[in-house]
Amino acid sequence: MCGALRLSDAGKPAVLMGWVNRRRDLGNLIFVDVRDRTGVTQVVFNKERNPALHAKAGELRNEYVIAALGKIRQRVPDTVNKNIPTGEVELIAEELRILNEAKQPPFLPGDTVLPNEELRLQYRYIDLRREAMQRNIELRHRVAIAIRDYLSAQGFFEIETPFMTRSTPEGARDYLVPSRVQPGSFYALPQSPQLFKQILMISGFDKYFQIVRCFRDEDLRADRQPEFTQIDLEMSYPQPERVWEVVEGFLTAAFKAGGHEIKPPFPRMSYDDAIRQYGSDKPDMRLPAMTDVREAFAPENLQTLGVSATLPVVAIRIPRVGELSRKERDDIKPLFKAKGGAKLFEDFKRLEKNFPEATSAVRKKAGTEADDLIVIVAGDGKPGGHPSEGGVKPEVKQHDHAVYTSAGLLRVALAQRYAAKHGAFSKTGDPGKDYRFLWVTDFPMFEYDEEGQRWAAAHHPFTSPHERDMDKLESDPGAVRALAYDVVLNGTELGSGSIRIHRQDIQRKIFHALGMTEEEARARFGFFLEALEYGTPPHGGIALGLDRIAMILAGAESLREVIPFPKTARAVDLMVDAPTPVSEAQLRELGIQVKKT
RNA sequence: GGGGACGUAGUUCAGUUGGUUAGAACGCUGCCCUGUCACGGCAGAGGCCGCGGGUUCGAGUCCCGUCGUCCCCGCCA
Repeated sequence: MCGALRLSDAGKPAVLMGWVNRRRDLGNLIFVDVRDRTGVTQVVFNKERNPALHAKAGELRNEYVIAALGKIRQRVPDTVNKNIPTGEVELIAEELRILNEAKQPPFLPGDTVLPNEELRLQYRYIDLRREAMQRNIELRHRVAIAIRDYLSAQGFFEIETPFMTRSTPEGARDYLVPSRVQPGSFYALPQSPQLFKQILMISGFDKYFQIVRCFRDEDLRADRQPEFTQIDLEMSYPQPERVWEVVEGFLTAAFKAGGHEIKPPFPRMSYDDAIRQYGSDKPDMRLPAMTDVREAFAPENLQTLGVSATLPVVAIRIPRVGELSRKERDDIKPLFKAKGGAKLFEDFKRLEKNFPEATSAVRKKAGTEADDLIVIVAGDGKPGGHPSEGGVKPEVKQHDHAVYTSAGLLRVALAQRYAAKHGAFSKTGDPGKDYRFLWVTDFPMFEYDEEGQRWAAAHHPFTSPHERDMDKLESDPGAVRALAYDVVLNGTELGSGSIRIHRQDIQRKIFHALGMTEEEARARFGFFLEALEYGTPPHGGIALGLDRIAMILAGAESLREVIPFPKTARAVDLMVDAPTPVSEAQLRELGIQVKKT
């Protein structure tokens, strides 16, 4: 292989097959770098040695596929290339075969500047030849293998589940597949193998996993593709801690495959604490937590500032930002997206001038350093700014929640803006600092859907509530906590799971709390409710995004860098040009008519 | 569905207040060159300025629309 040759190979005959990466024609001497998956090696053609061969080498162009036969030779000392691993040797060509010519490609794998992404996606086969992409795809392979090996060694079976399955209109939109045999009926591509893996528990396969494609017809983001790969697993009779242990195990193996030694167990934090301290259910632990500093202010202070005396007053601290100009402070304002009645105070200096005692108490409480950026987010104190909470008393109340999450979003936005100053996002080489994992636990069971005026499942409707909250299912759904957990890395949700409901009567209650009638539940999940009645063991599991793990390990900003054939923001594959209209005949066969607009 | 950025040579980009023949670098083609490695030198080819309309004596530049790519909000149990 092109990248494998070393000094110890000197004197050996060799055949190099690969692409012409670069050609340097010095006249009577031609150098050709031959590239394959493993790297590049220089091949030398000398007119003096072999005029016919040298002439043939003159015909070579970029991206021709060739076989070069010859002998490996140690380079003389002052011609060694220290920049590449094979730089101490070269192949002295004795024979050259042009296996295939190449049109001039729109860009070259060896180019130093990348073309725009549209072109990269259209000519993905050329883009994938680039060393960085080869490395990312290899990394992804190694990570997947490490996870398979680990789970298999732990007694998990990898079991396939159908891609053509039943549409369940909870959650994301389904991709539909029309049935030819039953016109007017559709399969759905799975958003996840959720029900199948629970059925597998009912079937006695007490440890299941699958590295499996999932499909969701929702709008895309840099970290969201319509088809993506999950590491899906489920086990019978687990405590949440047992699931976490398994995940920590395979993530350790995966990160080792990516060259990083991480150390489980990961810290754990309840959802409520995450909201209070970070204003997010996926806290980035690389930066300091927020602090509620309401107590630092006297009630009169709060009133003067027009701030609610009952809602939290949150201090956000970003280290090492230093002094900000008036303009820089103004630039902060648009980063703040107020939810509910949240208010921003971005000029801490002014607060210090007007409220010296309160602000010094804030500094003390938040543990600030001199060059920290401090901003305050508080609840609007206008009368009627926030209606009463009524009888509903979740642990973090709705309007508190709005202040915390507004602050949390600002914290992340500020951290991104001043990343160069605080340096918390730059890699140190210490996996304990670079990769801050976290378990977020005890999620709320339900979220109130303002639009639909009803309670909706926060995770999914098969999640088990906490035993202690069972009696609140009807009376106070907002206060019910679920046995649901997320694994979070550096502010990114890597995976989400739960202990499931294994009793049909409780499952029924949940559907009821979600406002689903008995008939609706039967119509949608009848097969599953029935299965629950035939001796279902307690079970639980989790699913993690393989693409996101690969992305983080590759240090990439987009999933597209670790997916060989990704789709654009409009869910289009630019290489194959999909989706496309289909013929009338195909539609007719499926009993489908397309409405012209 | 909404907001923002971008679209000029094969590629990456520049293009002033609207004004003569739209430039650079890399790549490409030809010639020269025996130790280069992002080789070097000389010469050359290459443009529907995304597309459509408008304003103007005159549009790459201004206006409207449209298409495409990217980022964000909504959405993603």
